Amino acid sequence: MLGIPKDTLRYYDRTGIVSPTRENNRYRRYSKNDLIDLMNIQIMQYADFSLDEIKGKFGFHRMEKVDPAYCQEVAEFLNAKNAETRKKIDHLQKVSQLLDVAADTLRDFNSEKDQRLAEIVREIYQDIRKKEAGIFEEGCDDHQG
Amino acid sequence: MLGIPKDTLRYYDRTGIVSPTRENNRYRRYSKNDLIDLMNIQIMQYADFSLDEIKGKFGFHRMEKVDPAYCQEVAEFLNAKNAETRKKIDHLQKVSQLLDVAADTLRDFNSEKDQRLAEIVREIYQDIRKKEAGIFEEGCDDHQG
DNA sequence: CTTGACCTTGGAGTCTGCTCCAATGTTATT
DNA sequence: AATAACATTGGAGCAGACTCCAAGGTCAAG
Repeated sequence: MLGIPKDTLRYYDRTGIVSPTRENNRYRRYSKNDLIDLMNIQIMQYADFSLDEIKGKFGFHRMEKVDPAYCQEVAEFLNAKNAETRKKIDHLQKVSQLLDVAADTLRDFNSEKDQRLAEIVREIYQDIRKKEAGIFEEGCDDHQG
Repeated sequence: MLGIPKDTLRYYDRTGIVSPTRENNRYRRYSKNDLIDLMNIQIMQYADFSLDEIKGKFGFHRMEKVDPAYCQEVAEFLNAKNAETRKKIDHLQKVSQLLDVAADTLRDFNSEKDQRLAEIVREIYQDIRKKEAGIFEEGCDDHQG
């Protein structure tokens, strides 16, 4: 119904993310609530959540009364993800610009384009170094030619 | 120098992506060209290329004369990647919008927000179905409640 | 009652880009 | 010569989300 492969459903069951009830013969039977969970998984995967992050975060449709504190918590979780998402968008926009300029430079080379490309690359290097800095506290000798 | 861990360099050597020359004692020695290759790898990884895609695509600095046909080919490769990148940006922008509206709806619920959220989710479902359609040519019964 | 099509299970394999390990070799310092 | 601190190798392990397999259970049709 949802286009989710059988093996994936079994995998979700095994890992406890969506565990349908069983019939007498041990066959899995998916309730309407299970389907809603699965649809929520699809949406959250689309939004780049990992299965671990997804686990347990979508039980709203089972509650009679929704706990405001829990709502708040989940809202913050979503906001954190959104900040991450915007960072990714920024990153990809730089990538897109890089690819544009690089392809253009390749198509017909001139020193102006080449310099523009070099500058973008330099900026990106700074980005990369920034990310490494967190992981890798060593000073990096800068022997570039 | 570039902040690349030793084991990663050895891995690149093993997989043939950057194979430095060896000293008499079998120790690896990285030439200036090797360093340029490694920097290009960093840049291309930043641009979401896989190591497989990267392999062999950055030999320009070793050529005396650059083959225009090859340039053309690489430029097209970059353009294809760029199209992909723009699709990812589109995707993430929808995700960001979804997260915004979802968090807002959680923070203080009203039926107007809820409907806006439902509509975004519906759109996203269409996106998901589109992607599946390519892989999964079966008709999907639409038993939604 | 057999055939075929489904379902069940545990467990292994896939992919990517590392990351770590043990056993061993080389080099520099004391 | 001993020791520490590097280097070498093959091979295994990790994360995450599946994906596939074999051996067997269940069920409807003919």
